[in-house]
Amino acid sequence: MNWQSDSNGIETTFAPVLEQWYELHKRDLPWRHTLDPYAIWLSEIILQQTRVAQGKPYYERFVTTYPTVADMARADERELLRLWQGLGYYSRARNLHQTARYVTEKLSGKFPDTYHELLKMKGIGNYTAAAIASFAFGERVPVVDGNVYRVLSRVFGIDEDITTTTAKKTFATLAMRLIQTANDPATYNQAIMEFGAIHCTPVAPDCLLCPIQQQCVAYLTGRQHRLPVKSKKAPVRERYFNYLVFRNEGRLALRERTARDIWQNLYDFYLLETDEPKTALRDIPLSDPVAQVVDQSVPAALPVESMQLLSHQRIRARFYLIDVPDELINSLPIDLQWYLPVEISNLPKPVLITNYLDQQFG
DNA sequence: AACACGGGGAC
DNA sequence: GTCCCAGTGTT
Repeated sequence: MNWQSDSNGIETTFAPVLEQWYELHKRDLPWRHTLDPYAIWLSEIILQQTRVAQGKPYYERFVTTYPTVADMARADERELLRLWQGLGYYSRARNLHQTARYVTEKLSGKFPDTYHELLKMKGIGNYTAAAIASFAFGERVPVVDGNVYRVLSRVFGIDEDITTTTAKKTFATLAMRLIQTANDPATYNQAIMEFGAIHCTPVAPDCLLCPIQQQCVAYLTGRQHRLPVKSKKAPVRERYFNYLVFRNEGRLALRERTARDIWQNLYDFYLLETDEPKTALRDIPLSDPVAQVVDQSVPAALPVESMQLLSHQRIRARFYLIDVPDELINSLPIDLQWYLPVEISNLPKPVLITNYLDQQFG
């Protein structure tokens, strides 16, 4: 079937029907009670690639801690990252801070109020610009997120691979046409995402109670479980992290991660990554300052093993707790610094590190 | 165009 | 185990 022909009239009824469905079924979420572009922006950044249930408590904490964009602009980046800890994709937090400062200092605290101006901000792409522009300012521009790909691919029977550029263009064009018939662009955008999130779900969509069942190409052809089409991702990379946890007088040596890698600007311990799993400290090749220190130090505990699963990596970590004699505490690599437990608790850390600290010392 | 970037929840 | 989430930035 060629969806462009609109042979069953769905193109003109789609938006109003979804808006009607939304008014009946929408969830009560905190960011739906505000028109403040700052709060809406904050919620949209948090919700990027993040489920509502996971993001909601973070949103509450952020709006409480930083009620205005000026409050966030004033914040220490480390404190902001600490609040973000556990949410993942930490570049979102760094971009959040950068944009808060830009809006406060260069735009006199006034958020950009059009799709095209919003798009210029760090961390705001097509989706988020459309979301803020429509929710806060009523601009008639369609959001296209994972929910929208799923709903549109099913209703209109589009089987293009949604990871390709041409497919993205197809969906964007269709979405732009559909929003023209909406009674209210903000309501419609909320509606199509909410519909995808709680009704037209990835597995087990509720087709039997669907308001557009008889207009849905996927349902009518039994293809709802095969749409959207999405080509497979690369297999997860296996990584082996050997952490040397240096301790002295109750303090631990940590360093900020600065490399172009995961967990940028978060803190962890001295790390030796190996291509294969190593089960003993003596099997790990150590370079000089550290090798000296390890030789003259005392293993303080059995190694702790831990695994962290990311979308794209599986990290198998071993932590070697090592007591360092006083005379060697200044011999360690310069990027390592000694922190008291109370200081460590205030540093932003990957979940892998937090879990280890709980296990070893908690 | 392809890839990197977290963590968790649902099945 | 698999999928994928109110995506964006870089190469």
